[in-house]
Amino acid sequence: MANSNLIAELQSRGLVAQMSSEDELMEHLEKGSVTLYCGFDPTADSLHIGSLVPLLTLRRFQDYGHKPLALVGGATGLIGDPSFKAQERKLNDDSTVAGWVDKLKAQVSQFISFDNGNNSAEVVNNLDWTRGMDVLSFLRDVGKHFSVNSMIAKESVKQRIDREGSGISFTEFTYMILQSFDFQQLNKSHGCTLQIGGSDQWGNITGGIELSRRMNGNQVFGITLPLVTKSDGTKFGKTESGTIWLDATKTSPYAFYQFWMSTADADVYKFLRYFTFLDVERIAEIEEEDKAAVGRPQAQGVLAEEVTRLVHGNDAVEAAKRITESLFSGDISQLSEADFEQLKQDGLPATQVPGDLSDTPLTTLLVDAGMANSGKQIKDALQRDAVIVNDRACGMSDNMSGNEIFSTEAGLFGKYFLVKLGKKKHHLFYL
RNA sequence: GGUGGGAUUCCCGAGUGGCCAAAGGGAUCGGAUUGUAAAUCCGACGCGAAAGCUUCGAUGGUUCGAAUCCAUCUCCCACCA
Repeated sequence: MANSNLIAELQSRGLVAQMSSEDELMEHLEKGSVTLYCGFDPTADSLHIGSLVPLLTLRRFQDYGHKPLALVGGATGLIGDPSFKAQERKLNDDSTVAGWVDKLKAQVSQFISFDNGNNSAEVVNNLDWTRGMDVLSFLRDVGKHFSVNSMIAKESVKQRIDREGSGISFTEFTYMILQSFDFQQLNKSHGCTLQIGGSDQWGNITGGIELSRRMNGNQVFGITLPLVTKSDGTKFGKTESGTIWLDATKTSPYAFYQFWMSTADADVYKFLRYFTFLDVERIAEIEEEDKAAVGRPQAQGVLAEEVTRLVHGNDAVEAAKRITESLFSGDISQLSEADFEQLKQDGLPATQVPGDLSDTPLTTLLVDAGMANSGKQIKDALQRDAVIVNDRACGMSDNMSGNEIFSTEAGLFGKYFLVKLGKKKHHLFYL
């Protein structure tokens, strides 16, 4: 069951950034099922793909027989983690955070199994053990174990302390103590001996290791996962249309699938190792095949399919693939009336054409539908023949002729208009 | 409590009376090239199809004219206590 191959596997996937007491940890993992935890703070009403790596790693541990605890930060979410953040964050009020906690619990639960014998997962909330604690006990029992000198020295808050024009409040500075306390508590109540987290969490994790040793007399461990970076240096997980969320109502499965489809070649094999459960050998094979082949690699398709399946399930993958195929195959005349209906169902963004367009320029219409942020962008596209309605390029001269373009006669099957803006943005209009 | 510094368009950051819708960089979007990739080049990037309209923490004021000067306020930061 439990064995050290897990660490070997994680390492071969590039998933280990740092480990505490490496040899002892290996030994510890070999002895049997270990209880480990990873925390997720409610900073929004959904997790985004940044949390995917730790989430999937919990699952990897569970697959090797260990028991994962997903900690939702009902308490820490009220404080805000300052680690490597350039600025103090504004506090969210507690009813908001409480609402987010519930959503995160549900999301987190998709990835780990709660019906797995004695290594079934559990979801815990750190508000449960911090809520009732009074200030004096906190300061005397917990705070006493922390040296401000060493806290200030942590890399994670360094820029906040050193950098001109920034600062850190006592509230955020205390975050480290709260998270350390979580680890110590879970060690005591659940026998939890390992914490995993992003590499930005190293300082907070080591704090917890210290505290568990001092308060519980137990040796516990930490592993951090690499920060996901892109080869071009831009931030992973964000596009102009915003963050890629795990919640299907915030980022549609189709958009989610597309996000992974446009992964750069330079990143895609790394991402396959991070974000999928495919064997490293299989991933290496894919890479070899792509290298040998001419043209577009298959890796992005595999990645998109695997990750979308993990997050949104099989049906969503099928739907996303259907849409992708019809839109990017280049031949929309192949689509049947039922296909259009299906596209709508599958989550291709769709808008009903308003009754009279004589006063509505295309710019306004497309901006209202959410295809661009301003009319200027549409104007730019129109001038470059980059707005395609049912395979017909529209120019600036068509701007005011919405009524003709979106007429019953012009529509496919009398009512559908597939509008393409640029190479990648598609939107379905219907009468 | 004291002293000093700051708040500029998505982000960073110039601008200290007219030439400012506001330099530069980043991000983003569109085009060419391509493979729904990267790199490169071109274009856009407050709102508006346009005429035009609205901005530089807030409110008032000085001025023919203010992001720039004055007053008050709000928030932030540093140092000292």
